[in-house]
Amino acid sequence: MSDLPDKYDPATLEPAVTRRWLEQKAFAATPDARDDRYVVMMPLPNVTGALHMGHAMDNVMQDLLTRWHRMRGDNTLWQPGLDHAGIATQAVVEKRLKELENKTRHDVGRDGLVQRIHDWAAKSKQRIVAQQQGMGCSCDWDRARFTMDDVCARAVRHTFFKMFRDGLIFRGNRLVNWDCALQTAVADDELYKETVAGKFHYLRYPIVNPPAGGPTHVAVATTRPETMLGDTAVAVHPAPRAALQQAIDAQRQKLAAAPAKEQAAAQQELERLEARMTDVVPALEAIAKLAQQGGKVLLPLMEREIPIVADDWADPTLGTGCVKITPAHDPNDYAVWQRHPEIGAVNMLNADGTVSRHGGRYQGLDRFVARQQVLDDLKTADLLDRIEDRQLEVDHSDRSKTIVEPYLSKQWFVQMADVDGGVVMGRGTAKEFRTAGLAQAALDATAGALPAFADGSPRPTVGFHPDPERYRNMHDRWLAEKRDWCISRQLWWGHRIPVWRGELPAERLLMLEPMLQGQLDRDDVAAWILLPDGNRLTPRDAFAHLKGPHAPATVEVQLCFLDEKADQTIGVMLQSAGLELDPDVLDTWFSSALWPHSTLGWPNPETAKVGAGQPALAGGDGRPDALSYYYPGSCLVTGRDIITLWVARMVLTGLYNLGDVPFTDVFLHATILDGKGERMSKSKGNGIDPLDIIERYGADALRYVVCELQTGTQDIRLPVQAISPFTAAGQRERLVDLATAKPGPYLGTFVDPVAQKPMDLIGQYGNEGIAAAKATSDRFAIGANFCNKLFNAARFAFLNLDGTTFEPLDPATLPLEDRWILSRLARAVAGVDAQLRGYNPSAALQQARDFFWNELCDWYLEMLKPRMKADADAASRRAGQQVLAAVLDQTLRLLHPIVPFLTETLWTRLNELAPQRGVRTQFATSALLVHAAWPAPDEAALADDVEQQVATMQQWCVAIREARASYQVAPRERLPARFQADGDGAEVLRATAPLLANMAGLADVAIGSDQQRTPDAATVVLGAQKAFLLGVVDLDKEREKLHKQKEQLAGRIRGIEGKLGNEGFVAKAPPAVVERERQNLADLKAQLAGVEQSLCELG
RNA sequence: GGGCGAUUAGCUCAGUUGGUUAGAGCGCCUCCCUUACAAGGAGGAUGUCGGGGGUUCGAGUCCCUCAUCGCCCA
Repeated sequence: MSDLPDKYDPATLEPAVTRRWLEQKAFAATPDARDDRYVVMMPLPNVTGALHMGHAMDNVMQDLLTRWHRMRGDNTLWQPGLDHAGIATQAVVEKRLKELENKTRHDVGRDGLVQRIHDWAAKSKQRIVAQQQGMGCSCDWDRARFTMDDVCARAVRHTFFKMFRDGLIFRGNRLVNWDCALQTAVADDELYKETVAGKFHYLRYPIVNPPAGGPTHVAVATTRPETMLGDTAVAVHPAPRAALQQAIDAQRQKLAAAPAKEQAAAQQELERLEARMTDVVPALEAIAKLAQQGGKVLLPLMEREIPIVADDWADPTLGTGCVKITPAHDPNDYAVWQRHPEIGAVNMLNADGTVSRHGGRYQGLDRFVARQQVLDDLKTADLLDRIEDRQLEVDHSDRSKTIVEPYLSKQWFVQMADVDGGVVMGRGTAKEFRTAGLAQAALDATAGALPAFADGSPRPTVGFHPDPERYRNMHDRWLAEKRDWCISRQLWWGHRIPVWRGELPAERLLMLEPMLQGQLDRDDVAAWILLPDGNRLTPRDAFAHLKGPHAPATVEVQLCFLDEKADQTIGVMLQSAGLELDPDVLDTWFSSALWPHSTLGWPNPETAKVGAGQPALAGGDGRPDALSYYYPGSCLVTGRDIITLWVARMVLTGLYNLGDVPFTDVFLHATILDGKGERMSKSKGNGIDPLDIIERYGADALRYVVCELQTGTQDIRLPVQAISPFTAAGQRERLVDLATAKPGPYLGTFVDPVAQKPMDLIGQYGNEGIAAAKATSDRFAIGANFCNKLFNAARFAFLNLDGTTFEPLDPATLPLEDRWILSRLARAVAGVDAQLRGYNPSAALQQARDFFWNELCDWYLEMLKPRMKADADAASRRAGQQVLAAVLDQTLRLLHPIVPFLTETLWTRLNELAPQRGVRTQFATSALLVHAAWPAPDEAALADDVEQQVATMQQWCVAIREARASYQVAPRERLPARFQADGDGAEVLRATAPLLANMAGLADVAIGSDQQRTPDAATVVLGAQKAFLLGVVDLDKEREKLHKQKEQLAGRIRGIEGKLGNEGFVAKAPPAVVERERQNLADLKAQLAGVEQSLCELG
């Protein structure tokens, strides 16, 4: 016999269950003959740090779906794993290196740094897996993958090679966000904006050979004056007068439409624009004319002549009307360069943020030092007009917290736009098809526009939940831009870009031709030759071109091997030929985009090198391999923010590599916010560790509340408190609300307002001497209360289930309360299932909870108690036991995906006490609840009439309890009751009288149309019927109560009469609605008459 | 600047295609330690559905507008 303690104690119960699950490998997934399968690919957490409540939401939602489907009998795989998270992890480890050892990455070298990151990742991985297992995640842990492991690395290599060979990957000169501290490009999503106090500097550039009587200078404004060193043009609007006039007309319209309080501002703006017509436009027109004639200005300090160009980017309504153009350091200027390629671009910065050799005498100065120097020199030259203070929104790097610079650099890209001749997707597979381009393929996947399979069956599509249109729009809008995907990062941590490249003299390459000829047809080598004009040729075409009349002197060679080993074996030779392996690594998203198929062993599960103790991905013994069985998967569960970054990329790489989507459903759950309404995140330091919550409330409580929070698309505020570490021993613990607490000295620290000392909420500042504090939120008490209730209800059942047997029972022969609970159970089962299908965990939980608490506990168990007494009828007791065991069985199954630990524990005990369970037929059981079958609603148990009778009984009960409470009748006192009722009402009362007497504390129940009030009785009115509770004397109170009822009824009657008196309502509302109102009116009038009569009788 | 979304009880949130008296949990008030559960039970109070217009017989729900807040994109 298993022990069940007297009290619910998750801290001892949950670890024991975890141990059982893990020891028995309860979550293992193995390909088999089942056609129904369910595959969830975990959105792989970063190894950077620990999980917070946002991850808890993500993991619990996945586990909910996974356990539900597993119980439904699907072959279910939840694939766990971790992401190496290139920049984030390297930044953390570099920071620690600096803090703890005062070293930079260059001190320890590339291999040394990578080793340290591996060590960090291993620790991080342990912590994350402990968190996930603590939450009860039912992943197949043996299959865990890491984006840097052999299996994933091979998939990355293969994908890169294929894309490179197909010409979809190219190296280009692009403007990127440059982190000068980490010396790498950072993605847009790794930036945050901060408002800083900046300045607007107005500079003057002298015009070369100014026309007589015309302007002598072009004035421009800038916030970053040092970038002028890289100016390659100044721009003016081609038609400044017309453009300004257009703006003035628009402003006039705005003024006419403006509400009163905005009139003044709009008028002022109009006047400002009109003034520019005379103050600014003449000069701009002269400059625009110069631009047409090929005019130039002399770039000060650099003494370089640069052209004046006409371009719309220069806005005559703003500033000086002219702008300096620095293509290498500003995105808008970059765009101008694309429209005027002749102006060129000058990169005036080095990777570390100092001025480059293109910055003349400023070379080597830090950009901020150079800024001041440039300003001083311009002032000396009298070319600095004025300086204005200005608040500026400046991009900062999330990783280094420094200002990022737009920076022109060579980066690798995946071409997302359409390709001439299209792209072959799933090349070499049975699902191969052709599409216009990678982005288009992903768009087609959500639109259902992918071509059918070869056998004519439709190719699966990708749909979003729970708001399909909205989320699909987000996905599609981003993809529709088809912007090239920058995949290179100047880091050491990550998958190194497997391309050998170098500049070679054309002659040298031609000399190598005989040797290379033999290699050109190999399908495991891909090469491109880049000409100085940017054209990209295959080696074959290049050789032809280089022998021709227009052969360039040098070319760039790019070479990629499919097999990683070739880098070693052929590397030395390539190096001697002048090629180098590209030092950059791939964007982390490149490897995570492959996650749904790389984990399963793509490109070849038969040869996938899995780790020790891991199940093979290969097939065997008649079993299919993991990839063919589990791909494509089922559902991706993630947050909204990742739709564009990840979902879209997984879809397109899945289509590209396998010709099929990675999943058909995307479930987007809510974002967890803190008490201030800010998104919980590691980088904000406001994330709380789920283990803190589990320690205090238990994992089931955490899961329960997280499910309850997931209602739809609404993000959730979760006010969080810190448990103050400055509570003296013996004192009651003190909670500090983090929404109002002042932030401490470091990210993730807060000041305890009582102790006035900082506390560390993320457990990272032990070295700095800051006391660690655990987080809590009383919100989770709700879950703990629920579990306590479930525990105790089960305990009550267990106290009465000893000796339970099974025999087929016809529900129709059972007592009313049994028939009622079985009918309600059938509805609850159907309801929970429907809500889960609709991706509404909160509603599913609500239905399960309402059934369990409000029906099973509040009514059925109480109604059953008399039958469980020792002196009760044996047959009735036996039937009651059987029904109770069956209902508990189904309830545990129903609640298992939400609160798996407790239900699993109770299941063991139920198996011992009542191994055979069921009503009409016996249920199949299993040793572990994880593997038990999901309940199916028992249609035959549905009994509307029974439910109706019990509902009426409950109404009586509530009304009588209300009267008892208002007369302060002692709970134990049983009141004699007379029911004045006839017809159906009397019949229902007679059928339910014993139950009612039990539940409402009545004695000597009499029912009949002739029952009369006695002078000492309180009256309870229900519809047209009345109950008199004898021995309750307080006539004043009675009158007061009846008056109140009368007022209420009269009010409602007035409302309905008003409605029915409205001709429009009667004429236009649907007849059913009108009829319902008429019926209501009649009922209410009958009740009112009864109340009035009672009042009369009281005198 | 563009797009998407939100605003309902003290708090956190539900509220299906417009249709009885707008709900839940927590908190609050009264009573009860009735041997499953005080982490509980019984009963109760609490709303100008952000403001203003409109459509409709009827609006928390649809439309317009204003305010505040959030997210995404430039």
